[in-house]
Amino acid sequence: MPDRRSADDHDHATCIEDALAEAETICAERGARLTELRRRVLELVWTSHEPVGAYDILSRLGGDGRRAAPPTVYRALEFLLEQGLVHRIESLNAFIGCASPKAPHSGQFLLCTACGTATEIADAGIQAALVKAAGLAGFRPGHVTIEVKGLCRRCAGGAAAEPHAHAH
Amino acid sequence: MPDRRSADDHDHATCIEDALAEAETICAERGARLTELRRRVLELVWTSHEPVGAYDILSRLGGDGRRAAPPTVYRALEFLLEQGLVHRIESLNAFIGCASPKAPHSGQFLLCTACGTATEIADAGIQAALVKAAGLAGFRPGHVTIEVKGLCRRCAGGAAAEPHAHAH
DNA sequence: GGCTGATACGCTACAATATAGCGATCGAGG
DNA sequence: CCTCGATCGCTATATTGTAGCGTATCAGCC
Repeated sequence: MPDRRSADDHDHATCIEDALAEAETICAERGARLTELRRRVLELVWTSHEPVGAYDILSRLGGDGRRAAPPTVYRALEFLLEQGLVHRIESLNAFIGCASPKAPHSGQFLLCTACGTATEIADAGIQAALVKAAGLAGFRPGHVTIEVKGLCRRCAGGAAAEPHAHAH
Repeated sequence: MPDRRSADDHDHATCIEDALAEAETICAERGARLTELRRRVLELVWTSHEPVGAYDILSRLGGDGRRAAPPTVYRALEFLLEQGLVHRIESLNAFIGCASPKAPHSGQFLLCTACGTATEIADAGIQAALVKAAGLAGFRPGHVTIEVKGLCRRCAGGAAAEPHAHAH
C-alpha cells in the first residue's frame, strides 16, 4: 500500500480521494450509510493533515446550498468516529482522518506545535507496554488516548534528520 | 514512602493533608507563591481521586465568604499546572492532583468509566516505547498525554483480581 | 515605617465547544 | 402505497475556557 497519508510531500488531492473511496468501501461492507452529508464532513476533515475543529467544519459546510447547525456536524462526526473513519484529538478538541480505518483502533498521534500537522502512528511497542502496565494495575483497558506534542522532523530543523522544505 | 495516593482504601483526609503539605514544601523551595486561593483550589482538586471540572471547583469555592468567577479558578489551575501539582485530563476536560509533584512530568492515567477514579502511573516501559517511536519518526517529543479509559480492578469484578467493596 | 513595581485577584463580558429535544424528511422493505 | 426507523434541520441551551481592565496585595527597598 502506498504511504499516501504520511503527511510528507504528496499529492493531497489524491490523498483525499483515496480516503473517501476507502470510506465508501468500508461503509458498503458494513451496511453503514455514508450519506452525502457524512461524506462531505469526512472530506472536510481530510482537507489537511491538521486536526480540524467541529466549528471549522461547520463554517465550511455553509458554503454549499444547505444550511447547517452544530448538531449536524457533531452527528456526522459521531458516525465517522463510530466507523473508525476519523479520530478525535482530545488535547485539541479537534478531529482528523484516520490513516488506516479498516481495523478500528485507538490512535497514537504526534502533534507538531509549530506547523500543526498530526501524524498517526501505530507502534506495537507502545501498545504492548500500555497493556502490560494496565495489567499490573488490574485495569482492563478500553479506549486509549495517546497524544504527543512536540516538533516534527522538519520543524525541529536538522536536529534529528536532514532538513527539507515543507511542501504540503 | 506510603502509597497514600493509590486510590485504594485509605484515609483520604490524610491523603489531602499530605498533598497540601508537600505542595507547601515544593512551592517554598521554588519561591512560588502558594496563596490561600491556590491552596484552596488544590484542596478542592484533591477532594477525591476523580478528576474535577473547573466549574465544579468554582461552585465549591462559592461556599466560603469570597466570591469567585471562572478566571479565578482557571488562573489558580494554571499556576498549579505550571508547578506540576495537578494534571489536566484532556479526555474529560478535568483536573486531578499529581501523585508525585516533586519532579515535573507528563502523567499516564487509568480512568475507570464505571467509578470515575483516575489512577496515575509512571511506567518507564511506556515512556521508553514512546520516545523510541517518536525518534523513528524524527519527532522531538514535548508534553505527552496518555489516558486509558476502561475498568479498574474493583469495577472489572473478579476478572483480574478478587472483587472487594468500593470504600473510597 | 512608607514607597514602588510586580504579582495576584475580582469582575464583566464574551468566545469556543458541545448537547437536548422536537418535528420534518428520507429510504428500505413489506 | 405505507410504515417504521434512521437521518437531518433547527432552536435553544449547556458546558468549558479567555480577554481585558481595574483593584488589592505582597516582597523588596529606601
